[in-house]
Amino acid sequence: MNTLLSDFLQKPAFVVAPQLLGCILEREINGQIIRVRIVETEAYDQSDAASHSYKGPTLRTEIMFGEAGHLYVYFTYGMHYCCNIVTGKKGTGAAVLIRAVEPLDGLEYMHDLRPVSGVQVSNGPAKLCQALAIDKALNGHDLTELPLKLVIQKPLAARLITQTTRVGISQAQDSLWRFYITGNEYVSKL
DNA sequence: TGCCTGATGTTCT
DNA sequence: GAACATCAGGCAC
Repeated sequence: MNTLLSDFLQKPAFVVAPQLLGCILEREINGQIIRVRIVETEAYDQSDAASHSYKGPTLRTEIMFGEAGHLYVYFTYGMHYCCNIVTGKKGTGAAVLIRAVEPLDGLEYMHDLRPVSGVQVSNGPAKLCQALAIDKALNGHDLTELPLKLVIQKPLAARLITQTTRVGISQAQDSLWRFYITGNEYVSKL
């Protein structure tokens, strides 16, 4: 594990989540590189009734309790994948859900995987997984290496970040743990 | 434009 | 057997 990335991610999820805004994800598929910028995140940890890790580690969630900097991919609603970046110290069960990304390079490959127009290609957690071909095969993947690599960028100014309650969940709805880049068109409107 | 619902698989109780 | 961190399409307004 890259020390810089490890240091960056070994903080609580609600600290890492806003700092991941603006960071780059590089996805390699069949030798082609797709680059996207993270524009919306949500923090989850074990104290959080909405988190998969709330009830302690299980076969499915053990990745969340592992080392920071790995990818936790889960399948939901019978047809969708969502991806999280594991954060915090080992055993804390914390992760940051990637809710939306903005394409930078390789948009044509994303369209091959998800043939829709405009921001629809990646303005939702399950959408971006489809557009980047992220599925269970990448569960537990180390984000310092291709085919999926996290590239840290300088933190954005606080004034560019909006902090709100989370969406699409039924528990702990009043925690202000959702973060997005103010005004970015790829942020999900839900 | 906005609400409602069906499609689906994995996990946990 | 029910819940689920969703999405897209259909329908009413």
